[in-house]
Formats: sequence, structure tokens, C-alpha cells
Amino acid sequence: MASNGKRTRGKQRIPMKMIENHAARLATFAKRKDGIIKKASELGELCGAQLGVVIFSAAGKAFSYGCPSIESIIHRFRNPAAVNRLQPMPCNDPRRENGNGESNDTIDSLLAELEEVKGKVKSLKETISSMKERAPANVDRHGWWEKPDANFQLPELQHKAALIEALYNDMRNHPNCPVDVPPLVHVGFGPGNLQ
Amino acid sequence: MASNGKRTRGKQRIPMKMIENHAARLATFAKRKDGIIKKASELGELCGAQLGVVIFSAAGKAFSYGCPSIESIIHRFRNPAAVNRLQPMPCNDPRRENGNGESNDTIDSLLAELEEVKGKVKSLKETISSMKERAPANVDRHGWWEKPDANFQLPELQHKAALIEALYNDMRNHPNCPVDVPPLVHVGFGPGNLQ
DNA sequence: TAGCCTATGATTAGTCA
DNA sequence: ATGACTAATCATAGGCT
Repeated sequence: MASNGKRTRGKQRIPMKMIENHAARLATFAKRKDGIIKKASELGELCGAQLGVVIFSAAGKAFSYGCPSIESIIHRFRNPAAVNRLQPMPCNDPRRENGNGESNDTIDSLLAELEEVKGKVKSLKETISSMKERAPANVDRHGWWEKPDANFQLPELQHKAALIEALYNDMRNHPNCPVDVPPLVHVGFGPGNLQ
Repeated sequence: MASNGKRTRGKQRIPMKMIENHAARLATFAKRKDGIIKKASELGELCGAQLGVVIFSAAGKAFSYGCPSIESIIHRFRNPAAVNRLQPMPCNDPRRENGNGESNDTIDSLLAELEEVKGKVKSLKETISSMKERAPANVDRHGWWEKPDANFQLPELQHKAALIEALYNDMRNHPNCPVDVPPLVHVGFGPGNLQ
């Protein structure tokens, strides 16, 4: 179609009501669901906000995104007072008061966050491994799990790990470092191993 | 600025990291929060989906949107009743070609990357812990390790973990998922487990 | 602080491979 | 359904008020 020279009609405005066509509705749902989750992740990253999104498709399938986790968001939403004080670093303001003993929370919350991330990654790794073990043919041959951003997110995480390593080394070499800190290289990740 | 005739430079691309300027961060948060909630309402309307969004600003203020209600979404998310079940998926695919095994690389490299990140995080956590044990006073009181970007990098990693979790849940819910995959929430990070 | 404004980056409806 | 693509709508960064 497009009796003019254009190859497609581009994005068209659609009325804000239920999309009648079944296939079009599914396609739109998939696209917009991904779009919302992307926007949510960007809001968390840009503004240091904590947020969660839960989406049920019309067919009843659940999708969710949460930072730091969907469960923590739900919990905080239901227990505002209790969880509010737990937020360790809502913003990157370096001037957080210290000396009153409240700053002791910093390293503890750092440890807590590290533990949390470690747990998530470990869980994901183990689950994928077990899935592969239980259905290796399907998993390996079809790669059904490969979402468009699978190749994006993991290298990103790897990159962040490299940033963490740099931070660690900065800590090691800091003139005020109170203790002799061993190098990080022995932990399955030596120099030159990062590609 | 704008020595040309333009009155503004229009929307500019910004790096996906914490916005340093405080005022700009607040402005962006307000705009994007509204944008996400608008997108959410449109997804519900166009596709008949049920969804909820909960957002905490860095200052701790809560915003939420839910269709039909945020509480119903949370309840449904926590009670995977009828529809939210993974289909058995016999997965008898006629296309049983390809015995070269090179597609094995994809999931193997994914596992390798996850293992690598996990090792790094674990190492960092343990090292910090041991440092604290050996010199608790210095570490806790002075916070010497807090580089300017310490408050930036860890939330970043945490954020990436949230993206990974979303990916994981997408995998779980993928129609072609060959096995019944357990939810991720139980792995060391349930509600109330954050402290 | 909170809205407007405008140019431009980002999202996505429609289509086909 | 999954991915790629185009072109148009939509969202929003930066500036001003």
C-alpha cells in the first residue's frame, strides 16, 4: 500500500480503547510491556528511586520488575515507616552526616546490598543450570530464553562488576586504609580475564 | 546559547547514570514518574492487562498506580491462583536439526558470566567483611573506603541485578519454557529480609 | 517550586521476512 | 510468534518564566 513513495506508514495514532484485533493486541502488549519496564529501570537508575512494576497479561501471565526487588517494594509499600529508614543510599550525595554513629550503617548496608546481589545472581545461575540439566536439548537448541536484551544485560553486569573491582582496588590503595587488604585476583577473576 | 535561530536545543540524550545535579534529578523524576504511570494506564486500557506500579522517590515519598487497584495487583501477584500457571509444554519440535552443538555456547557463556560476577561480588563482600572484623573502629568511624562513587556503583550493580531478575521472570513465563521454573523471590531475599 | 516551551531523542503501529 | 524495519507519534532535557 502506501500509494505515495513511503515504504510504511510509520507509527499511527490509535484510540485509547481496547485493541480489538487479537494479534495486534498481543503485539502491542509485548512491546509496551517491555517499554514500561525499560522506563522503570531508567527511572531507578537516573534518579535513585526504588520502584516496582507488576503486569498481568490478559491471559494471566505475570511479569514484574523491581528495584531493588519487587518483594522489597511491596513490603515497603505496605510498611512505610519500618522500611523507610533502611534506605542506605537514596542519592549520591557525598555529604552524609557522620560522627553521630549513624554512619555505621553505611558499611552494613553495603554488605547487605552485596549479599542481595550475590544471592540473586547465584539463584539465577543455579536455576538456569538446573533447567539446562532437566531439558538440555530444548534449552540449548532453541535458545528460547534469549530475550532481546539477554546479550545486553549480562555484559552490562559484567561491566559493573569491573567497576566494583576498580572500587575495591581504590579501597586497597587508599592511603588511609587501616588494614592490609589482599588483592582480588585470586577469586576466579584475574587480570586479563575480563576480555 | 543557541547562536542559531532555535529557541531551545530540544531533548538531549543523557547518560544512563545517576543524574548529578540535584534540581535536574528532581525535575526528571517528576516527569518520568508521570510518564511511566501514563504508560501503565495506557497498557491497561489498550490490552486489557491488569498492572500496578509503585514508585518511591529518593526522598522516600510513595506514588502508585494500579488497575483495577494496586492492592488487587499485589494480592494477585502473591497468590498465583488459577491462570498464572506454567503450561507443561511437551515441546516436540519438528525442527530437530543441527547437531554441531555450537549453540551450546550461548547458555554456557551466560552461565560463565554469571559465575564470574557472582565470584566478584562474593569476594568483595567477604573482603570488606574481614576488613571490618580486623579494624572495625577505623572502618566504621571514618568510612575511609567511601570513594566519591561508592554510593553510585553499588546501587548500579543492584540495579543491574533487578534487570537480571526481570529477565529471569521473562524466561519463566516464556511460552516455550520447557520446564517448570520456580520463582526467584525465595532466594535469600524475601519480604522483611532486607535488613 | 512548579509550569510552559520547543527541538529532538525515544517509542512504537503497521508491515513484511 | 519473533525480528527487522520505517515513519510517525510521543516523551522529555534544557531553558525560561
